[in-house]
Amino acid sequence: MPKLDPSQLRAADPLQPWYYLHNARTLINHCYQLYSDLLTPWQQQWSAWQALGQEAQALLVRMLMRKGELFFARQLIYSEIKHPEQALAELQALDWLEPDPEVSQAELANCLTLAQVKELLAQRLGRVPSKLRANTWLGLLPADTAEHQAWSAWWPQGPRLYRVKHQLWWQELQLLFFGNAHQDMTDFVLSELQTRRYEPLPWHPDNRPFANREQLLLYQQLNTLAKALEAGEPVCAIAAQLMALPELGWMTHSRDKLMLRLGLEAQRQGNLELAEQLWHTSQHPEAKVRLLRLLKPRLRAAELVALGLELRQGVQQPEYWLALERVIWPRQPLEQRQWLGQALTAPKVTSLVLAKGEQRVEQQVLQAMAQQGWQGQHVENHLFVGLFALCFWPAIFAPVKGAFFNPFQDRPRDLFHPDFASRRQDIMADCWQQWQREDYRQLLLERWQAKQGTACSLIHWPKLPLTLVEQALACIAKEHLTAIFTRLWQDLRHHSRGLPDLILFDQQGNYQLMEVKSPTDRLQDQQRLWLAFMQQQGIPACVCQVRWQ
DNA sequence: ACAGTACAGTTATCC
DNA sequence: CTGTCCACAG
DNA sequence: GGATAACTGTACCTGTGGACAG
Ligand SMILES: [Mn+2]
Ligand SMILES: [Mn+2]
Repeated sequence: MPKLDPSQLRAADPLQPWYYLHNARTLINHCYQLYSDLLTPWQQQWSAWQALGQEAQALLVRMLMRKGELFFARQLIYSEIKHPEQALAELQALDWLEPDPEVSQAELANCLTLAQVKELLAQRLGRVPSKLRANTWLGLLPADTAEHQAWSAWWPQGPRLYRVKHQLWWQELQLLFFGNAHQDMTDFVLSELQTRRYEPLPWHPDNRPFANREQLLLYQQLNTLAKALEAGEPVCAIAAQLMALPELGWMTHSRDKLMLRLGLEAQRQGNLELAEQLWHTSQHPEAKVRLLRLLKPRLRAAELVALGLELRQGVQQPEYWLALERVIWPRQPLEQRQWLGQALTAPKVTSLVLAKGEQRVEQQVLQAMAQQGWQGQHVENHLFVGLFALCFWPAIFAPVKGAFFNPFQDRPRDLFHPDFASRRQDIMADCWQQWQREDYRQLLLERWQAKQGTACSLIHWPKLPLTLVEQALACIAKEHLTAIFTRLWQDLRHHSRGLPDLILFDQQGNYQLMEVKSPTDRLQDQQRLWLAFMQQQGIPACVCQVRWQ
């Protein structure tokens, strides 16, 4: 059985020699033992990997973890690998390494230093141009130069060059192990160095990120298309591929987000038709707002309202209702808008005149309030979302089936899913029950002590010092916190944004929240909604409108 | 519904 | 020569 | 002059050394 308990992966500081090899073995073994049904195209690689000696495995891992596929022999010297020549020969024999590979012009430009380019050009052209720039010297080659040539043909007397093979194998294993494309081997290292600590979780063989190979491939396709958009490839081509994807299951949201972004790019390029099509297909609420705005010039007032109402049906989040309303009735005060069911209470606003300084405006307001006897912190979302996470920690990290599949997760996969709480009813009930107890403050402080530093996506530990938690628990009424937690559970993704900038405490144990606005800044919708909610709940919150001078 | 996200600051444009 | 960037390392 | 949209910057481990541009 693979060992997935982070505490067992943790080593003394500094790292052991061969740490990267051990990490790679952990990853590879884990994948082949648990996901062998997803790795059918890569069966030979398993035995070819097993057949390698320690130094050859180590050298391979070193190469796979570096950027690109091409390496000069002199770049493959590592102190722990005593016999690099033997390792290279082994890798070559088992088809991990290609000596004297075919190299494209782009690859050539990438792997050579300018000093090497000088030598190469001297041989090929018989002269060395005086000015050599990294991104233009390829143009000095004769126009009929082949796009691809064997390395030895590019530079007959040049140093030895190798191409490492099966990079796709390695990328796929990493994707399988982590279950996402954003984590990599550095997570092992950071965990071992104790730069990060992860919640230890019992491991279960049913916890797999991908149910089958099709899902894995679809994930990769989505990723490729996202990168293509980033790289500025033609939007039409990307859109065509995106539209052609089959049912994506749990990845539908990623597709919708990508369609939204692609539509923005299409609009930027003037392709309004494509933008409309993408935003029509995407179920992302922001896409509906964009769609309405795009169509607005073509519609009469009544049609606009009708379309807005229609789009509103498919959008659950009030944040986006406000945005839809703004398209239809721009510059209308919130109280006059109609769809929210109840009018949005306008927030209390206080004014403050300050001399414009170097610091951020929030810091300046803090100082000004300190002179009026209010000590405080710039906390943004971190305080309330952090307290929330402490309170519901056992539910967040409950070992629900399918929620955790790698040892370096800072949240369960379904944290933002609407069904998150209902899948954890018992443990949620426990958390609420503990919260109702008289000694809830003590319990939360103990939780802070126990979990401090452990990675949790809802907590930024530097912004949640013990003193702040103590002060917050001492001064904020329990009903206020309960109300805030309840609203957070309604839509964790959207409601964990837009909480006020500052929390302030006075000598009598009162507190107040403050959203700071510089003259050029405006309230965002999420901030409006939180402020209105707090107003209703009797939570002391206001907007501090700063003026300069 | 699942790694891009959050917020402030700047500019341009509209009304 | 200097500062910036970025790949790499732990 | 306020509202609005669009875009940018910065943070998410830290340190080092080579390569490059000026
Ligand atoms: Mn803020
Ligand atoms: Mn603010």
